[in-house]
Amino acid sequence: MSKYHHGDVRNVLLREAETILRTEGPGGLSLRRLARLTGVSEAAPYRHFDGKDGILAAVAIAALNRFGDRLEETAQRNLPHEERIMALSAAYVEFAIENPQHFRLIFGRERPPLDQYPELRDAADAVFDIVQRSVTNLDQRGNMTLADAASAYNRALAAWSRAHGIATLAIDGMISPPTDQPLQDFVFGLLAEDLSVPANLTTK
Amino acid sequence: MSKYHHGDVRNVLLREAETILRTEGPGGLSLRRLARLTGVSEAAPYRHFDGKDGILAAVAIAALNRFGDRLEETAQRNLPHEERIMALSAAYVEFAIENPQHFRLIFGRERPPLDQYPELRDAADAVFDIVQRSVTNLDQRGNMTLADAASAYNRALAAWSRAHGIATLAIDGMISPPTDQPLQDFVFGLLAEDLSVPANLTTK
DNA sequence: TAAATATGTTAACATTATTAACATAAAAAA
DNA sequence: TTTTTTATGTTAATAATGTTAACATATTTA
Repeated sequence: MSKYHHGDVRNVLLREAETILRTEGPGGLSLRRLARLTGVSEAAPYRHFDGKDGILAAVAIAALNRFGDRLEETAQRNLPHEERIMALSAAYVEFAIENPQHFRLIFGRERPPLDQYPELRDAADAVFDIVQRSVTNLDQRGNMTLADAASAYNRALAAWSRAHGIATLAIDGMISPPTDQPLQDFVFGLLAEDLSVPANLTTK
Repeated sequence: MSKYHHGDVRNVLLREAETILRTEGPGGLSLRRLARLTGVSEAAPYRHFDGKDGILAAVAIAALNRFGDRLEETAQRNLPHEERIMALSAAYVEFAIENPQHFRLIFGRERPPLDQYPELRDAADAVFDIVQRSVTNLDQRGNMTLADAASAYNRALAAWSRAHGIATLAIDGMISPPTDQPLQDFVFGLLAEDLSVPANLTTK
């Protein structure tokens, strides 16, 4: 029985790449090792992917899709506007903590260049759209003034950056969410904190 | 004139490493290239640093010290408490945007393990202390109840994660601070945004 | 002055990404 | 069915990397 064309090399490579990424991060992901683990020659991956970046892009796309599904699911729950922001933020941080390496791959320096992988850009845009729409939509009542729209956009940016900050610090080991409390509560607590910005410092 | 012991190899290596890091990021920083640029043999760096991680650690320590100085300077300005938080946050984001590669080296996955480089851990602790102290200190009036202290700590975490989120998204190209307005104003605007957390969602 | 240490060097090893040259199975065209 | 093309394998080579060993010389210390 020859080993030619066993038909699933691409998927096996992807699965192995997933495993390595999850356990060791992108540093441990070498193409040759990947090929050996998959039981295939060292040059075989090049028949299925555009080199290392191609594999990373494929993994990143899959991760972005899962991330998007997770957020979308939360966004679809019919929650009042403020609660939806909170729930989305918690889901955002949860995904990051459960998939730190994927989260880093999505946002970090190792991510293949978006302009070389249109599907990657699309997947990224889709996720950011979910964040933006569901934070911006103000309960889907569609009649916003321009000022409303601008402020909604600012709300979206604010919510996003806050969730992202918590997520990033957490997966980089800079802050440790308490284990005796649901992660949601920790996130809510941080988001609820009022830093009392003096009015004269803002230009809104 | 022999080239032995010209006495400054360590510093020259560090300077070259700084340059490469700043322009190309840690990916472009190869030891052999560094040695060639410095005009020294390929094994010479090993006489001055503990391999690649050693050089990265040294660069990270220097960056952390600069970062700390910058924050400390801001913290020392005799500002009212709320304004101090704002100013610190802006300084935090500014440093990240002006030194994206260093910022990433400090916080990211490429940072050498803290437990292998005590000086690196010390430098990191020093910076985080500044953040924490100056956000926590409530105008240096020292008589806090336990509840005050806990809430002050939460404020510190909240402020830190918000600045960090803005910084991270900005250097990863996910958000683009407007160029027609001082960065400070952009940061203040995002921090001032009130996400209106429903009271029943927080456990404080 | 003699020994020890610090700081160089070259050469080698193992690993990596990538490509070229070649081989065969599967699919498409004749 | 036969032939051609394409997809998917392979091995071998190239160039780069981090790291270490073996060796050499300058500097410092005893």
